[in-house]
Amino acid sequence: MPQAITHESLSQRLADSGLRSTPQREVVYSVLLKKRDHPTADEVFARVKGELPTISLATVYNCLETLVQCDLVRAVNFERGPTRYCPNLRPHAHFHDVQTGRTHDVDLPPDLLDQVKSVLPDGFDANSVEIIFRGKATTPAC
Amino acid sequence: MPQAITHESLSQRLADSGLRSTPQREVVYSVLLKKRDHPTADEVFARVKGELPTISLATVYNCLETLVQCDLVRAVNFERGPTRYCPNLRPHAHFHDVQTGRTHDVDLPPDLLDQVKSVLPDGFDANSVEIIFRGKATTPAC
DNA sequence: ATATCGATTTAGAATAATTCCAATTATCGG
DNA sequence: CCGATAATTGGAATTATTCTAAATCGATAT
Repeated sequence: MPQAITHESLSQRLADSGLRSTPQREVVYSVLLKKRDHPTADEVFARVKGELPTISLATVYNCLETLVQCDLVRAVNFERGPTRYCPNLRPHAHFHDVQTGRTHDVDLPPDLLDQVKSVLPDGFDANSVEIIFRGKATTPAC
Repeated sequence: MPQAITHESLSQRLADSGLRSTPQREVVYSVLLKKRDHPTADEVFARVKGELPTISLATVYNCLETLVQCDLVRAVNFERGPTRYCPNLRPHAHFHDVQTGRTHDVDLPPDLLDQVKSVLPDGFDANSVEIIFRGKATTPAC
């Protein structure tokens, strides 16, 4: 089973970046892994409080930012809504369901991002490509 | 010369949506057409003041929103930065230059968006696809 | 022309998400 | 176990945007 980065490796990743492992970081990350519904910082805050009742919202923001820095989590934005957080590390796009407000991951075929990058004219060197779909999901799936 | 929608057609578009043509809407739109550098609402405000010194920021927001509703302008967001406005109606992606903060339009081959849409699993019906590149533009072009 | 009525503009207050700050507390290496 | 440094905390500050209520405008019917 690839792609599942578990707790042991979190402290490793942190150490690699010269950062410390803390309970707050561990729990924030575990909460993201447990329910992958692209929660906002507020939602993460609420969930983490179950385990760490004294954690502050500022810390949740700090931890999320740290996880993003370590490339364990992606920050996702739709319009100017609150930032959402996604621990899916595979290449994927996001589908934003305008009816429900829910966000779904859409895995991408291995070559698609390169294919898309190939439309860039000379002189443009992209180190990331983001693809966002908007519409409605007819299947009430996951 | 296609794609250039001029003032006459603005009042038409507004009328089509049951909206009125006003000096504020005209000038906001003309400012977007004149300098296509993806300005923020504040920047539009500053530019419009040259012609309409008494316009308010709230009105600029209102006008921009109206133009977006009429499909004459696209609102563009990068992370949680201020919304930027783009009067380019051709299918295009955005390249966000992380060095300069500037945004460049990247026109897309006619079939690319459909091709990208084709990766959606059954049950997902997208009515828009947004593609954002991030990186640096080596050419100091436009 | 003029009164009317809804649409539009306006200034300023309010909101929402996030960041900043200064003080306290925790963690890791020696 | 101690000290240096990093992380956490609560609250204030910031930023972009939206809301609100009043004033003004514009098209239409008279």
